[in-house]
Amino acid sequence: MSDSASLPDTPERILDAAEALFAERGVEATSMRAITQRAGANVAAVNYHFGSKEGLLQAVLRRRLDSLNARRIAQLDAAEAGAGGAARVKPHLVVQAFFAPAIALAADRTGGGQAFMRLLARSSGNPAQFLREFLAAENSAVMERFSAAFARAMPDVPPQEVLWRFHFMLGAFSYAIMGVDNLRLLTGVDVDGEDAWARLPDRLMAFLLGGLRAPLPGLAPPGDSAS
Amino acid sequence: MSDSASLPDTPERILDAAEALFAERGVEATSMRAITQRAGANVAAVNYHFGSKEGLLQAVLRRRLDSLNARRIAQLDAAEAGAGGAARVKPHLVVQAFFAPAIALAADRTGGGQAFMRLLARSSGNPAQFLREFLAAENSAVMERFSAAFARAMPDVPPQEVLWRFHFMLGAFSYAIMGVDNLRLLTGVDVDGEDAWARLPDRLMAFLLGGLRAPLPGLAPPGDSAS
DNA sequence: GTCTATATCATGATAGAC
DNA sequence: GTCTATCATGATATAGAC
Repeated sequence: MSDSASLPDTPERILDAAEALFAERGVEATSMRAITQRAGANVAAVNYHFGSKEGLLQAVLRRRLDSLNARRIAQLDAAEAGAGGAARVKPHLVVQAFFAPAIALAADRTGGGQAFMRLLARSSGNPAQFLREFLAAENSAVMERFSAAFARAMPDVPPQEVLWRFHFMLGAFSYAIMGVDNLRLLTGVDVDGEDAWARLPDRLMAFLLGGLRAPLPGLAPPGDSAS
Repeated sequence: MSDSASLPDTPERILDAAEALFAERGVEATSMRAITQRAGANVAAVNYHFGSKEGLLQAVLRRRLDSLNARRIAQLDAAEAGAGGAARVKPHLVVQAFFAPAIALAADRTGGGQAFMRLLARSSGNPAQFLREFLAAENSAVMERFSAAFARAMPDVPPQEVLWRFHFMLGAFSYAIMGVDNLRLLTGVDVDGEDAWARLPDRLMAFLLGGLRAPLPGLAPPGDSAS
């Protein structure tokens, strides 16, 4: 829409810079000076456009989170339509609908998608109240929708158990995103190289499905009575 | 060892206060003034006993992490002795050796174990270099030992794959620890009540084992043909 | 909308008396 | 070892010129 240069306008440049720095150094360790300097803008611009640092963080998150969640819902819609009824969707497809769009976003190394997903993953553990409330509100629709979908897809597993496993899956996913660098540091071993991101989706999906469909605790190991 | 009162001495009181506040508010959001006030000590006491805020955080982590890791190693030793050779330990026991001591610590609501585990889980994602280096050094022995144990326990799965699954398990575990409050907030549903911590070990272990032993990606589901 | 300059405040750390 | 008082720094946020 701009007629002069190929540069994004100031608010967007600030969002890009903040996204990158928040992901790299953490929110609290990133000063507004560092953000505006990287964005080629002035310190006052943040407050003018976003009100405050908190407002900026919310804007950074909202920019991609809304469309991400929309993609998840759309994929779940498609799965339910294809299965002919919400009650007949296989667990595999529910997992896929929720995590595949996020993994795809995290695999985008150059466009900022990866930075965003790392920031989002870390933000989910951030104890700041305003962030917890923001994320809870932002995600409530998707969480309710998928909680119900998982429960329907696994009628033989108690709903509470399904909810917990959904939560465990979220944790494994978060670590996976931060993990490509992390894993080398933790174990000292260099796990794959450039291929890591290419192989991650299959690896992760296999793990998540294995955990989701594990035998219930306190039952005989390989009965598989829960279909 | 003290003859006067039943109160712990100043360094320990500071460690207790820092542990609780770091876990509750996050490290960056916790000021040394808040810590010393809660500990009933003076602001200068932190620098006197621990050198700096970074030094304090490391001391808080080290206080419990060393013994936790020692318990993990001891339990793995016992499992290998009981199985008659390191190569014959079942995956189930390796998972148990690593995670059971940590879950037990996290279930300790009153003694500070839970606060410590939450802090540790969040610290594993903290991008600060000094923290990453500290944790890498502190955990290197356990990580190498268990990485090898997992690889030996699952000879049919490529070692890299096992490492990734170990990493995924760490993620699920971390979320599980922060999760009892988190889950209610994310889903709006109140999942169990006081029983949550009592049921967590079985729930989590079932999930972890399911993920660890999931069929390899890109192969026929239950073939197990990979040697 | 964008900038310079500045206000206001909280932080981590230290000096030095006791 | 413990305290008071203070320093130097860096933070967010704003006022007001352009």
